[in-house]
Amino acid sequence: MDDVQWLNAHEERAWRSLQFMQMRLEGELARQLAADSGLSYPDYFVLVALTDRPDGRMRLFELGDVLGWEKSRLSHHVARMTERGLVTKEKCDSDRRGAFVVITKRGRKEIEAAAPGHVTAVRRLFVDRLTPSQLDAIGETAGIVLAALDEPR
Amino acid sequence: MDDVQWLNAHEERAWRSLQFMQMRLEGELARQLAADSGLSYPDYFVLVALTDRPDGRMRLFELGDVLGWEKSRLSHHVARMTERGLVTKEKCDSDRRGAFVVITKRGRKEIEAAAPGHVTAVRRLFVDRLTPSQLDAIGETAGIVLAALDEPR
DNA sequence: CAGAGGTTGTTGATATGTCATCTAACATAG
DNA sequence: CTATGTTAGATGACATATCAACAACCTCTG
Repeated sequence: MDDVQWLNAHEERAWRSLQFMQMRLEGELARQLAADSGLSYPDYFVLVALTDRPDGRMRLFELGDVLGWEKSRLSHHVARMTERGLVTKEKCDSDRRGAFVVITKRGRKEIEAAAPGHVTAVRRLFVDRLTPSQLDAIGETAGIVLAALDEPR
Repeated sequence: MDDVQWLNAHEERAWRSLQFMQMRLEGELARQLAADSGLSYPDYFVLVALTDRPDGRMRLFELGDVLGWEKSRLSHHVARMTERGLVTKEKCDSDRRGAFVVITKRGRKEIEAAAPGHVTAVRRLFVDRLTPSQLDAIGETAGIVLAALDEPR
């Protein structure tokens, strides 16, 4: 570990500007979401992940993998969201240790209410600043990295 | 706000995969950093921002802008980092409300110690998965978005 | 200069995230 | 079947982030 392959100028610019962009964007979007809806940014992500599924349900560990969250974070967060009525937990028949998180009617209502403001902000800060081909390049690139993250270590 | 311009398929893919990539990457990198060094991911960012400056100092509000952090978050975080000896605060002569954050010797030492492992992880998870032109595209794109974020609202 | 309004940074209460540890259940080797 | 190791998830103590309120100072206008 002593002869590290440092980043060259291109690599460093790409990585650092991406990180700073992300920090700034997350800050803005989290503030917007909190101001205009009852959802936090993490709440929003959980609900988005659940609505990705046709039945709006997912095993806890899978949700954790998708979001890249520690299991205890997820457990606490889902507990809070359950108290607020945004999701419920259901037992899993095939694995009695396991549980599903399921989005509720109320959860759907809240994310639908939050979505317009959020999407508008995403447009203003990100999407509308870029060309279609830049957006495609981002999508493809992120897809590659995500696939790599899914590989076993 | 009732006729929202929703994202089309390309835009949505780009935005969502970028967000999920970021969440996953941040999770992995934060865990790596915590395991291999005494720094958290936020600590690392603060120190990187400071080492960007030739004199290793920055006004608090400016650091907050660069990172996209609330001022109170920054204030608390800098206070903790000060206690650990990673940075110090110095009064500002030209504006007596103000203060500078300055990286200490110890801070430089810690970030230099943490950097190799971090960079190696960044390579493994991100940089090495992409071609030079993909990286350049990312860098340019992020630069555009960052510039837009700097515009007055 | 007075005063109104904005900016810089801090504080303390509360919300959220992390870490270590735990229980229950599964998987499999013998 | 049973002992060993692994996985799913919950829990409580602690670390970190957010929110609202505040004090001190600047800036500008009259």
